[in-house]
Formats: sequence, C-alpha cells, structure tokens
Amino acid sequence: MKSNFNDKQIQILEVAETLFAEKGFEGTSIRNIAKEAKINIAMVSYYFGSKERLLESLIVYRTSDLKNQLDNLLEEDLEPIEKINKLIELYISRINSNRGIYRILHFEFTTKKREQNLQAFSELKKGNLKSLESIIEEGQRKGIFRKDVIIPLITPTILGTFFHFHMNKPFFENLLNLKTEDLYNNYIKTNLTKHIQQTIKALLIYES
Amino acid sequence: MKSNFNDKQIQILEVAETLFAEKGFEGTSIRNIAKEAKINIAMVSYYFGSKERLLESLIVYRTSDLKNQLDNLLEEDLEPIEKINKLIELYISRINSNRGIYRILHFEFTTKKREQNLQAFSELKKGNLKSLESIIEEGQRKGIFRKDVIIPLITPTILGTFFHFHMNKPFFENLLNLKTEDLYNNYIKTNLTKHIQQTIKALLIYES
DNA sequence: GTTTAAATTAAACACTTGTTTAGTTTTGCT
DNA sequence: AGCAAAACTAAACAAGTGTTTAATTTAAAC
Repeated sequence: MKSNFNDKQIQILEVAETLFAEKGFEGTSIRNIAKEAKINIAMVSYYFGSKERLLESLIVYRTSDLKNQLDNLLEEDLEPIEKINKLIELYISRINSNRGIYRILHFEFTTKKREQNLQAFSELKKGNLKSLESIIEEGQRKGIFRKDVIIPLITPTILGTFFHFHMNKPFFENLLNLKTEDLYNNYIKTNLTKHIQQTIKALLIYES
Repeated sequence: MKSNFNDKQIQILEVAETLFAEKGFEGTSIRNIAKEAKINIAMVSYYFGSKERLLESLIVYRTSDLKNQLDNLLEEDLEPIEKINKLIELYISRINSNRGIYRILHFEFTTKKREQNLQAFSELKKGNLKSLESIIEEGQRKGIFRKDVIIPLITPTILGTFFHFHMNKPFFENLLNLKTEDLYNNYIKTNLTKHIQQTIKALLIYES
C-alpha cells in the first residue's frame, strides 16, 4: 500500500478532500472537483479510475503517518499520565489540522457498504487502541490508575468529545463567542484539549 | 410549528428517516423513498413540497418532545449526581432509539447551508444546556461538584462518546464480540452508559 | 527531428436526479 | 345520484450524474 502520488494527483486529492468534507461524497460531483482543481473532468477517471477509488486514494494519502507518531510517543520516558496527556494533545491537534479527512472517514465509512476499505481503517484503529492500552496498563501496574475502566471506551470519549464539539461548530462559535477562525482553533488547542485531559485524568485516577 | 401529519405523511417520514440515516440525504433519491414506501414519486412533492422540506418536516416530527422529558427530570427530588446519571441515561436511551434522526441531524445540519432550520435546532440545544447547567450549579452550591469544569463541554463528552461509539459500530461489534443487534444494544444500555456516567462523575467530583 | 508514450481535451454516452403536468381514481358530502 | 375536493398516477421535463471515447497536445527518448 504505497502512496506514490504525483503532483497532479495530490492537487486533485486535496481539492477532493475539501469538497468531500464540505458537501459530502455524494454531494460532490466530479465536475465540482474538476472545476475547483482546474482540470478536465476526465482526469479523475484517468488518474484514479473512478470517483470511488479517488476516495480510497484519499484515505491512503492521509492516514499513513499517524501510527509512527504514536509509536514515538510510546518510547518517550514519561509518567503514564503525562503520556496520556500527550496522546490526547497529539490526537486533537492531528485531527484538528486534518479535519477534512476525518470528517469524511466518519461520514462516509460508517453506514455504507464500503467495507473493503474499512478493513485498512480498522487495522489503524486497532493499532491505536493497542498503544493506548499499553500506556494505561503501565499506569495500572504502577498503582496510579484504577483498574475498572473499560479501555476501548476511552477513545470514543477523547475523539467523540472533539468531534461533537466540531460538528456543532456554529453553535459553539455563537455560544462561546469565537468570532474568528483563530479564536475557534485556539479554543480547541487550549480549553477543549484541557477539558478532555482533565476528564480522562479524573476517570483514570478517581476512586469512588 | 405544529406537527399535524397524516398517516400517509408519517409513513413517508419514517421511510425517509431510515434511508437518510443509512445513505445520507444526498445519497437517497425520492425514487428510493417512493419505492420503499410503496407510493408514487410525485407524492413527496405533493405532501411536503420538496425533498428539502421533507427533511425539515422530519426534524420537526422527531425533536418535539425531548424538551418535556428533560423538564420533568429537573423537577424530580434527587441529589445532583443522581440527576446527572438520569440525564445521561435519558440522553443515551433517547438518542439510541432514534438513531436515525440524530445521525441525520449531525450529518446534514453541520457544514451545509441549511442554516434557517439550524435555528430551531440551536434553540433546542441551548435549552438542553440550560437544564444541565442548573443541575451542575446546584451540585456546586452544595459543595459536591468542583467549580472549574467547563459546563458547555460536558454535553460533547456525553453525546460525543456515544456517537463516536455508534459511528464505529462495525469496529466495536468486532472488537467486543457483539454479534447480534440485541447484544449491541444491551452493551450501550449497560456498559457504555455506565462508562459515560463514571466519566462525568469523576470529572465533576475528582479533586486533584 | 522523428517516434513513442503520457497527458490532456471536448464531446458524447447512458443513466439518474428533483419536480411538474395533465390526467384519472377515490373519497366525502348533500 | 351528482358533484367537488382530495388523493393518486404515469409520463415527461430539464438538468446533472459518472464514465468512456476518440482526437489532440505535450514530453521524453533515441
């Protein structure tokens, strides 16, 4: 699964990413993409084969290096809770700067039949879960973390909080007075990230 | 904004709900709906005016009574933490039995231009937030809850956890061995709900 | 400079889309 | 029974869909 895309293909992929994220896969036509990318409509079929396979290529293009970043984090010499905090920060900043593709992943790869591609995506998620698991088990061995948490449900809490916030962007922009894109992004980087870290820390350490 | 739909309209609305949730708004054609509902394709325009206004009607049809249930909860004579637990349970079970419409709400009403309808949806969310706020402030006055939590970010954690879990349904079915629909629903009702309650409780009560 | 392959194009393909029209059938009322 | 409104239908509409074709331009290799 190599990602040898030439400049033209990358140009198309990035336009497609923006439009898919904005209007959904079905809501975006090849003519939309071609116009925005200033190419002929036949070029999409020429380079990718079909609209469907353009989407597949887009996933490959975007999800290839997250795993490496996670592995590096695991190697660092940090306390478990610090690793968790860093992992949360990594997740949020990563996803926040690749909003498009993650929105697409969650919109287009859930209900529909695209289950072949789902396989690769599923492997990625399993790997990420394993990394999280190893950090938490380390904390449990050290007696810092409680042992009755359901580890696979922690990722939904981390990512779900971010997604739900972001999917209701207009609502929170209004509610929290985040008038500019900068203010919005800054709120995510500081307050939202801190809220998630605080939440997961409380969950892992709190003793009833 | 009354909801006087006749039997035929309701029949159409429920088919539309299923299909929109399955394949998205753009991914569903009026002919799909007509075939499934065993009606003529002209009936959608006849009863609702357009496909767009069919979606609007669907929102109205589904989101009308959640607010009442929340208000009743507020009146009950319970400790704040019990109210929070009940609120979480209400949210999850409500949304879980109306998966279709909530998925649609989050898919179709975020990026796109449908901002007129978004208004009513936004009012609903503001009302829900007010309810949550009043419970937490009560707990803070009683000295049970910590005071440095960002209340508007608690809803994203509650709902986001559920949504992220549910949007990755195939992944978690496989990971947690939830082979049947019953097992899956039961897991949500017990383990997932408990995880969210545990998380929010820890967040509200934990003192670093 | 000629040749060969790659890149790009406009046009056409067959098909699906949401909506409207002009009828027909059914229903409810006196 | 007669009539008017409502319910329903098949057909057509113009516009948009993804993809393919055949021709042309550009680039690279010799």
